[in-house]
Amino acid sequence: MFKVEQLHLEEQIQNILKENNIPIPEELEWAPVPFSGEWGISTSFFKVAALEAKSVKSLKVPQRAEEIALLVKENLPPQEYFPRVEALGGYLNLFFDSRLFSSRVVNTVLAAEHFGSGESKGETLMVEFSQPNTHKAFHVGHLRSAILGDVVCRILEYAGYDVVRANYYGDIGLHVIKWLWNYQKYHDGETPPPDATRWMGDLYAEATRRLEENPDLDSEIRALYARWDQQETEIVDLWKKTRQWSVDGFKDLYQILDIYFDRYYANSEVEFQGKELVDELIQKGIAEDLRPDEAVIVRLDDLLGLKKEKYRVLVVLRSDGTALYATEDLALAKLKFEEYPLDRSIYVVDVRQSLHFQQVWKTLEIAGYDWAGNCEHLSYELVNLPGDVVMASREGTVVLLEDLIREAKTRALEVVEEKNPDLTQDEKEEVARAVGLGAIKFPMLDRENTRIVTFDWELALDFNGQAAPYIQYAHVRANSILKKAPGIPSVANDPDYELDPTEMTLIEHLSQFPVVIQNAAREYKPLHLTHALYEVARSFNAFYRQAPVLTADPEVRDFRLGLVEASRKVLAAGLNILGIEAPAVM
RNA sequence: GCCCUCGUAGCUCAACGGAUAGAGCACCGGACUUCUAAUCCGACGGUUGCAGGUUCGAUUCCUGCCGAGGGCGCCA
Repeated sequence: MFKVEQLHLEEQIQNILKENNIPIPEELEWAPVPFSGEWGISTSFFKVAALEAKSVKSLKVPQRAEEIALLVKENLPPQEYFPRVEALGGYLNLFFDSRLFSSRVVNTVLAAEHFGSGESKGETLMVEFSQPNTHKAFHVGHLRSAILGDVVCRILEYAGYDVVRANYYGDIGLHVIKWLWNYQKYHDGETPPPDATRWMGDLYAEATRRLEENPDLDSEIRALYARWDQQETEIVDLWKKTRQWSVDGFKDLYQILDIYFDRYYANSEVEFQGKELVDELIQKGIAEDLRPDEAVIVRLDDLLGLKKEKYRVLVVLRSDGTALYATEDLALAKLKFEEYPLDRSIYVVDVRQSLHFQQVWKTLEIAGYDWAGNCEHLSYELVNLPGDVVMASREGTVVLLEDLIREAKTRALEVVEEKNPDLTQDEKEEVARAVGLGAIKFPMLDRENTRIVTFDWELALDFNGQAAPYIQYAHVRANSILKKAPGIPSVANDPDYELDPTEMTLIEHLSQFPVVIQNAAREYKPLHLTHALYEVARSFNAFYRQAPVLTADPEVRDFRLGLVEASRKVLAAGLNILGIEAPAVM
């Protein structure tokens, strides 16, 4: 926002350094001055002093940095945007003219259609996220990939990338055959109720239980798998029909969560291509075919001539010739680059599969597929239950997504009834939905990707403090002021009064929004955005308490109305990027 | 045995190698006749697991140790 002024400054500073025979750094690094009632930007001269100290041994770096800062300050011509310049402890601090800075920030936000969005980068990124298994339940443990992936997509799009959203669902495997077996034998002809995904999950649990109680039935499962493998019409038709029930159920859930995909890949879809690719690897001498006694393997460390084990051995095909996950992943990676002109292919998959992906991509790289180097694993940790209990359908230790959503809405509705009884029933329901979903999503985003989320009902549904409802509430308050205002300004004049500290803090946080977006996009970390947005909401709430808007003098009121509208826009935009709705009332 | 994460306030978590390590929760004390109190203000709370190293400067980078979790040839 102040790039021009900053560049101009750098030039002037470098000239001063040159005139005094002080080494010039390649570039000056700028950071905001730690806020203490006044904002500004700052740079330091420790690196320059350290450079000098290389030739002059007796030099004390901190002291010399302080001298240089002072020297630069003395020689710097007066600055329009920085009326106060300070040299302190090796830092050069330039403080903004509060009025010019604040009106610049507010006007930039007001004028922008999408404040903080980046210029088009001209790069296409595919993000694969949410890999649910058909014929199984969709529980809270599956939620993290879905929500994290969705929001990373939103951040990347806002930051200026073209994004292709890919879903990869597991539609074949032992679990599916078990389900089909149970269905044929005990539920033939039944169709799913409205809550299809839960029903699919229940039938799967039932199948597992029956097989555990009577292990002799395993032979029936193997026989059924063989019939599927032979592509027997009856089985394939049943498989396709029932698979669709799951896929439709997933789509309903995605819709509730406001998550969409551009491309759905099924692992059965790439099975055949995977086997072809394995043949190719065998012919190229990359894979060793040890069938029928052993599997088809790729000795990665040997191929790379590594002494220490790193990539180890990847099994790419079972000894009986059936496909593994790796078989399919090899083909899928390739298919993605064939279908889209990708600059990067990002996989949002839990951290346990880290080695697996390194192996798959390294294998493809050895096979001569250069794009394999553009595959990235965005790993995340699991969602556990309190007491480090892993969520697993098999163990019955799960919280179903449907249950969580219903509970969240119910609790949110209770709060709405209490806080805002005058709303119509429809409005209350609508608010409860937005708040409930936000409360579910936020904890998945407000955390380092590589850290375990412990799912706790109380914490998940605590609507106070550092959580989505807090940010939504700030948006509601802004909206509420604007509704009562005589009009919403589209331009803010320089404020002709002394700004309240809370206004300044708020403006500071608004101004950082564009930088935050780029940081979050670069590191694939929604965490940066949740934190920054929380700070915007927090400073807005403080401002709201401290500085009256509607009852203020007209000049004060007009500027503050602009600030309120700017805040509302940033809060709404930020929430939208987080996939969280911003209700007008709550 | 090898590899990957992680270790920060009582709890849950932050902090581009920078200035006095910050929030929320919990606890304690204040603030609704005032734009919605799902809010705000204040107090309390720290040897950043331990020991070295690099650096003008380390929670951050490197090495070792301790502790937690995870991954390592036919599961996904």
